[in-house]
Amino acid sequence: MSWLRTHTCGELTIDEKGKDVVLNGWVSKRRDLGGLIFIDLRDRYGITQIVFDETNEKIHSLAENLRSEYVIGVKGKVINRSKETINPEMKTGEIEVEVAEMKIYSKSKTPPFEIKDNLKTNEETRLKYRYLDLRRNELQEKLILRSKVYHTIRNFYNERDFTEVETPVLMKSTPEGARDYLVPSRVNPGKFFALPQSPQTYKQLLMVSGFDRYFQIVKCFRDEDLRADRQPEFTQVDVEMSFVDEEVIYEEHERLMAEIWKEHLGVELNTPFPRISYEEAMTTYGSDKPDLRFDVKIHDISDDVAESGFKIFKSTVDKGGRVLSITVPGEGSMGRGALDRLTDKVTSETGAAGMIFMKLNDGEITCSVGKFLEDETMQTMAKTSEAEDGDLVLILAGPAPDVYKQMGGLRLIIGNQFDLIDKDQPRFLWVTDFPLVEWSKEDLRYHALHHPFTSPKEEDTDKLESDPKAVKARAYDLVLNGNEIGGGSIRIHTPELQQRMFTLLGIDEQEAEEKFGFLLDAFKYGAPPHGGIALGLDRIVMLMSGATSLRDVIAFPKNQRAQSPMDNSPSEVDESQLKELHISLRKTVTQ
RNA sequence: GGUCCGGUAGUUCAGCUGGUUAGAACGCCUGCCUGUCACGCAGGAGGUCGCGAGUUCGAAUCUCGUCCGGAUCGCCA
Repeated sequence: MSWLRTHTCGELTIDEKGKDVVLNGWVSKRRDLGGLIFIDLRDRYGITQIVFDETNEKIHSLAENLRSEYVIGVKGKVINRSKETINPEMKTGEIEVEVAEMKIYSKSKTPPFEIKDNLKTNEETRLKYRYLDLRRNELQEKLILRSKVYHTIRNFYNERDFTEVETPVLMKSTPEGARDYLVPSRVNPGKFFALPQSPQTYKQLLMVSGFDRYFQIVKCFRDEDLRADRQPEFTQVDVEMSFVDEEVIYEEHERLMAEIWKEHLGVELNTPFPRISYEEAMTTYGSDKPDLRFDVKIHDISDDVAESGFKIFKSTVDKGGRVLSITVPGEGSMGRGALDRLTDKVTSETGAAGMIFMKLNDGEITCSVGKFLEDETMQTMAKTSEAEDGDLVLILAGPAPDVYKQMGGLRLIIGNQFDLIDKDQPRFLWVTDFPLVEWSKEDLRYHALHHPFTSPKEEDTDKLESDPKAVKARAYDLVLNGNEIGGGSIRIHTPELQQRMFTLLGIDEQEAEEKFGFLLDAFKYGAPPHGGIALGLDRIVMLMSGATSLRDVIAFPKNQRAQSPMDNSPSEVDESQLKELHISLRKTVTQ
C-alpha cells in the first residue's frame, strides 16, 4: 500500500468502517492523554480524528513528537467510536482512524497565529503570513466560493453564446479616469504601457469586429487610494453586447445574479430588480448606491420652513439650499445625552454643520429649536416627514447637493445604530438616468460621470453643447445592499457623436486623435450599436460570503498602502534594471 | 493630503488620575494522565510597553515629534 491518500480528511464516515485507509494532512490539534493520543488531522475538506494507542509502542512514541501544523501521512483502519465518544458536531465524528503507520512529511515551526476560525490577529501579521492565513477554513471557504462563482459565470455566458476573449494587459495609457499603473517599455525608450483600468476600448473594438456577445473575467488596475472595498488590482466580469438596449442587459444580468445566488447561497432573488433614477436615489436616499434593506427615506421640508422664524432654515432656503428630514421610527423618547452624541457623530462623519431634532410624544412635539418655530409649522414638518407619535425626526439644512449626501450619511448611521437593516434578504437595484457629465471645480472642465464612451440619451443629444449638465446618460449601476457591484452603459458608436463628446470633455481633436484615434477610426468602418456592463467580482463574492473587506476574498491582497507585507512588494530594483528601461529616479525619491 | 481609532509576551487584550519585580487568557516548553474533541492536572519559559526627544527623584502611563496598521473624506473616467 502506497502513501498516496485513499481519502480526504473530510469524507470518512461509518460507511467506511473496517477499511484500511491512508490519510494525508496537517496536524490541527493534539490531545495527549498519556497512553492515548488524539490528533485532529486537517486538510481543506475537513478534519478526521486519528488515534495513537500505547499498545503500538513504536507508533505511539512517534506521535508524542507531533506538533501543530506538521504535515503527516498515516495508514490505519477506520473504526467506529463508542456511543459516548461520538462527536455529533463533525461530519466524520462517528469514526476515527486507528493509526498503524505514520510518516512525517515535514515539520513546522510554531505558527505566529493559530490556524482556526474566529481569529482576532491583526491583519498585518495575517498578510505577512498569508499562506498560513489561507490555511484557515474561513478563508478557504471564501476562495472556494469564489472559484465556484467563476464557474457559474462562465457557464452562464457560454450557454448564451458569449465568446470569452482575453484583451491585452499591456495597453495604451489614456487620459480620464483613475491613475494608471505604468509599465516602461525597454525596447521603446521613454515609452510606457499602462495596465488596464478596464478593457473598455478593447471590448468596444470587439463589437466592431462582430463578436456581438463578449465576456471576460479580467484583472483591472487602478492606482488610487485603497479602501476596505477597493484594491489596486481587482477582478471584473466584463461584458459587451451588440444590437441591444438597456433592457436586455438588465434582464440578462438579473438572471445571472439570480443564478449565482440560488446556486451558491440557496436564495431565490426577486426579479426584476427595482430601478430608480440617479436623481431619485440622491433625493430619497442621499446616495447613488442606496441601501434598500431599510425603509427610511429623506423628506424635503424646505417649503414648510421657508418662512419660519428659525433663521438658519429661512436663510438656507433663501440661498437655494434645502432643509431635509428623516424619521427614525420609535425613537421619540431618545434622551438629550444620546442625541448630543448622535449629533457629534453625524457632524464629524458627514460634514454637516449641525443637526436639529424633533420628538413626537403623547401628541406633543418638542424640537431643539422649538422656541423659534410656530406649533403649526412643527405640525407640518412632522407631517411632511411622515412622522407619527413616538418617532424621532432628524433635520439637516444646507446647500444642495451636499446636504443630500450628508443626509445619506445620516441615514446609514441611523440604520446601523438602531438596527433597522434587514440582513436576511439581499436588496438589488438598478440606478439609472445618470447625468452624462459633471463639472470639475478642480480642472475647470466637464468630467464624464461614467466614462467618455457613454452614450447620451437620444432626446438629450441636442443639448450636448448648449446645456451639458442637463444631458442624461444611457448609463446604469447595479447596486446591492448599498454597494456598487456593477456599472455599464450603452455606448456611443459613431465617430461624430464620439468626437462631440470628447470636445465637451475638453479633449481637442488632436488629443482625441492621439489618444483614441484607433477607436474613432474603427467607428468609421461600420460599428454596431452596443453596450455592456462590468461587474465587480470581488465585491460580489465579498457580499455573498459576509466578508467586510475585499482582502478576505482575494488570495494575496495589498494593504492600505498598496503593499504586500508577505513578499515586500513593491520594492526597489537594481540600477541596471532601471538603466535598461531608460529610467532615472528623481533625487527626492533616491534620497 | 485631511480626520478618527489603534500599536504592551507568539496571539488577543488589561494595566494609562506617574510609584515595588508590567499582568490575564490562549499559544509554546517540561512532567503526569487510556476516550479526548476548547481534554485535564502540576510546573516553566517568554516583554526594547512601536521609535525618539522632553517633563519628572521616578514614564507603559503625561507632552511633543516620528514610524507603522486600520477606518474614513478627498481621490476611484
